[in-house]
Amino acid sequence: MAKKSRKELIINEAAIIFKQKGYSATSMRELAEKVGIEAASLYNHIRSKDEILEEICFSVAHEYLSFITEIEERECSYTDKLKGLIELHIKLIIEKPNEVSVANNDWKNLSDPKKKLYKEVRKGYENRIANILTKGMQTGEFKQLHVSVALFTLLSSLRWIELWYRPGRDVTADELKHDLTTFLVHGLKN
Amino acid sequence: MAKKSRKELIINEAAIIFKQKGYSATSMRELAEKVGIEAASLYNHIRSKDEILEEICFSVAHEYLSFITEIEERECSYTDKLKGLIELHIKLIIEKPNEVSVANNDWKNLSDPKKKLYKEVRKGYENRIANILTKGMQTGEFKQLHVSVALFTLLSSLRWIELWYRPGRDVTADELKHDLTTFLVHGLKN
DNA sequence: CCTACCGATCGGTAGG
DNA sequence: CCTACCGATCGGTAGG
Repeated sequence: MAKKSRKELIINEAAIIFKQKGYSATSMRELAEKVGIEAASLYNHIRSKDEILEEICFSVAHEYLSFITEIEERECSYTDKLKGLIELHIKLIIEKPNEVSVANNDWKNLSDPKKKLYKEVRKGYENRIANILTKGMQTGEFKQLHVSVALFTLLSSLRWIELWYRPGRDVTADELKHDLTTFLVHGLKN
Repeated sequence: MAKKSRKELIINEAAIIFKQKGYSATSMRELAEKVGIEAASLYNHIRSKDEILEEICFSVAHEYLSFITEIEERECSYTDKLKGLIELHIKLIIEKPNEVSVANNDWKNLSDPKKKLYKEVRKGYENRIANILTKGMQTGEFKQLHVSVALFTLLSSLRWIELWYRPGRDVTADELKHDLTTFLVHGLKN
């Protein structure tokens, strides 16, 4: 966390406001005020409002992608891959709650070459998890369910942790991981 | 479905666009165009853009509330109440996919007396489900988990069906209900 | 339901 | 990084 460029500071601050009120409802003037400069001055560090959203969405996407690669490469049961996936999602939500939230909720506001790309990246991520679930069903580790139902139920549970979970309020991160794993693994396991 | 007032037509159309691009990113001119009139003419039927969002959010909220009351009154196991809840959420998402989506994603854009009220109503709904889960844990029907983890994992799975499920594409409503029930009930049951 | 139009605010630029 | 400002668009109103 040594030095943070002005641009990074702007993006961090933007993620906080975008999470609270959404990308479209946030004005550059409001963002500038939070950063402590005039709106016009923001443009010395970023090219456009769009660019901020892009940086947030794709940096989150890349974090998820690099972790899923690591999970795929592990030599372990599909159940253990599932556990790793749960752990990964909790970790990222705790590390970057604002960015994850914005990527989940506001990617629709990306403009079009980037939006199309984002959807492809996201779809790719989903396919790789679907693959883990399918194989786990084939080996008999998991119940025979429609893959899309298993996939999106799992992903909904994981993606929307950020909407309700606040670390340490009455559930610690470890307790969250434990209970969520119990719930989801027992739901999927044969 | 006999006669639909002009106002209802406007609200239905709004729900479709709000779902696609979000409340803030949708202009009254765009809505007017879809309805087939001039933007100014919308105001003969609705008071403000705000009002449209309010009607959508609270009509959805009231549907959920009336169903949860019915479930509470059933004389059955907590497991069966849980199954009823899953069925209810699927039913509402299939009946009113756009409205449910807008209520889930855009309630943050309500302005403030109404936003506060919405949060209370929503919290009340969550508490009543938490109550079912807590009692089911006490009787030993359900696993001992932190109630908030069980509650929000369940609700995330149910609320965000609308993001991915399209009836009949490759999973029928009955298959969805069956697989989702299997997943969630096995996850929670002792 | 439309024409005409309002003040406010938006994202962003020029020039220093 | 600021002052000054742009054209575009916003939600909404007046008056018919």
